[in-house]
Amino acid sequence: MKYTVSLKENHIFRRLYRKGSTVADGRLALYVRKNGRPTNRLGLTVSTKVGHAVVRNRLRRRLREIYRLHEHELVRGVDLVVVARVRAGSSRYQQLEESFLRLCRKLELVEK
RNA sequence: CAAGUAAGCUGGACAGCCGCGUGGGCAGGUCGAAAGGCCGUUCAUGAGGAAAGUCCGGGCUCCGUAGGGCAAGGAUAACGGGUAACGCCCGCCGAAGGCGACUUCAGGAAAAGUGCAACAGAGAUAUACCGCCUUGCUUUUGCAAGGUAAGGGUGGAAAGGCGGAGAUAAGCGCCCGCCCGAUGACUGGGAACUGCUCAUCGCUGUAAACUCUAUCCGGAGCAACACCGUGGAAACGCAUGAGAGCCGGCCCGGCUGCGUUUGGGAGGUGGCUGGAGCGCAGCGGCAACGCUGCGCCUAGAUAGAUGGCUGUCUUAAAGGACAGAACCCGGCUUACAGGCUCACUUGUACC
RNA sequence: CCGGGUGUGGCGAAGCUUGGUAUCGCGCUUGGUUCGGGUCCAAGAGGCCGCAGGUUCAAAUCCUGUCACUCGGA
Repeated sequence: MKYTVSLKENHIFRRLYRKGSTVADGRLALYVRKNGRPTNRLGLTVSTKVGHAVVRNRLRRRLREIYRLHEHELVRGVDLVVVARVRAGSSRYQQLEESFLRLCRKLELVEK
């Protein structure tokens, strides 16, 4: 992921939940805010409610892969947090990809 | 062939493209005074049988402690062995279950003491309600005193059980035969224990109630612990418009009181994986396991690396059951689609 | 990683220490009171005490395992 670093600090997550713009469907929720940097910052949230460790790890990897494959289509200079909901744990890869892209278009994150 | 019992193994394989963690190499690029960092490229390697629950036992680290003992609190509980150790494992004994292979068992002490046993029942660890018998009074009837545990009824449990004779006022292991149980002696066994033996005795249950006996245990945990450590804080020293530090090639200019020590929030580095390790062979042992020889090195992350797409094969099914290392080992418990191997038991048929 | 607590009718709680009969409040049903409703009065239904084993004559209670929820500390 060339233009992206991962988002780790908890206070940035909390700032995003409070001030960022939100869009969601049954599987995922996205929080976005401009960060004034040349690169993006990506945070993933998968809570224990979604499933066991195996389920959560697989979901995190899939979300990271979806972001990696579509990174070049997205705008730069934003903080982006993807929250997985309970139904995402039993969803297939293609369903997750479809949800992610639809939510990104709603937030006008897709450049081309 | 059918039904079953027990032990063990396995938990998809191969290939291509894109991508990730760790370690190594590189005549490469970039930053830097250097050490080195970052990028690139290439090679190797990269989750489990339970990694899970965190129920036991150890290593390791710190705290406490002269060494040790006692008390409190907790754990375990037939016997012998294995092990670094264990509450684990193996063997064996006993009890319960099963036609059997086999399975299950917190399986010490109730004759050291205390407690509890609802309801029912006369009576719950001692007792006389009905009944039986004797004596006295009264003389259709019955009343009082005493003896009796054979019969009745209650209960989970009622003073060993069944049968019999004598004896007795009526009765009773009071006596006899058989059986059951406890203790001691003897036999066999290394021991728990055992029995065609002998003697004595006949004792409710509960210790997953208190308790007693024997053995074991100091406490906390890798977010342990060690090191580096900006800001802020404290102490000491220096300085008070001169000097010092930072930005800058230098002047001008701008900013800041400065240095040392203590302390250890955020962050970083170590701890961090070669170990009671794995495989094969031989020997000892019924076994758990041990000894010897040879060979091998096999994750080490820190918001946490294994994912996406495609093809082929095995298959009933591979878009898969349960499930993700987090300091490391030995066990236990719990979850689990299926597949395979070996041994044994019972039944049926045939030779 | 370490250590606690809770689970009982539809809801909220007691009972567990010291084993034997599961109780209380709200709610629900029926009847009465009222012109009708509420209030009030009377009667009633509804529980394998989270699950599975064990100890015991007998378990919500004691013991073991397990599941879910929840709290605290480093």
